[in-house]
Amino acid sequence: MGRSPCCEKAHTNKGAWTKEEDQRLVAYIKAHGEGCWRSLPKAAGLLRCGKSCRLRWINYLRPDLKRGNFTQEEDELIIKFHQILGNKWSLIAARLPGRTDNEIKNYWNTHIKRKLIARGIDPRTHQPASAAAAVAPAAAAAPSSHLHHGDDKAVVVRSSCGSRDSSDYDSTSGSVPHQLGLGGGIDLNLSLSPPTSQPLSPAAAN
DNA sequence: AACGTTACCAACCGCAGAGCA
DNA sequence: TTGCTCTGCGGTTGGTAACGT
Repeated sequence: MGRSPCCEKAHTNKGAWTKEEDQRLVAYIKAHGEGCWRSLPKAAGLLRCGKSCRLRWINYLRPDLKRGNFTQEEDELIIKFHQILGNKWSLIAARLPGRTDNEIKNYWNTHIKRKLIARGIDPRTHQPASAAAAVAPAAAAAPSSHLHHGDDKAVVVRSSCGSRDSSDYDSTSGSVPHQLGLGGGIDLNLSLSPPTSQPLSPAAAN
């Protein structure tokens, strides 16, 4: 649509961040706080676009990040939240302190999906695979066209979320997927409240 | 030891929505 | 009200480490 690029690509670095860039970014944000990503790179003396800076900070440099293996409990929480929220990684991340949406998304795609499939559960619908196939034959029949080079080689499933619109799976129902017997004694507290609300006890998260 | 395959993570891209003039 | 800018989100890709043959 003729949208102008988010940054002057000719003058920005791409790819992996260097230590020095990290240091500059952290130092700048410590001094000035987050925000105004557009102008941050210039102000911080970075040859990066604002988006890249934001992503680096959020996914890697933020001091409150947990960084480490997901616990069994986190696993189960992610599954439950995904069951309710779908691919709303930011919402899921907001309920898992110290985890980022990107991290959760990656973890979902590389671990949890596989795990669910192994259990005979369709990771999109969270229904038993056979039932899911009946519910979404199109998705099931979709050619595994976009199998990514590494992930999910034999797993298919990438299909459904072609676009942003369809990513809220179950969009046909017009609402958040199912009432699931969530039980498990976990108060999911899924009302859309600011992420500052205590999602789960920190003790449990550790 | 060399090569091919798989798994994983970091980063990029494009779009949508919010905010503002 | 409209159009523009900026931010945030979700999907996708590239690079590489780990593993298997």
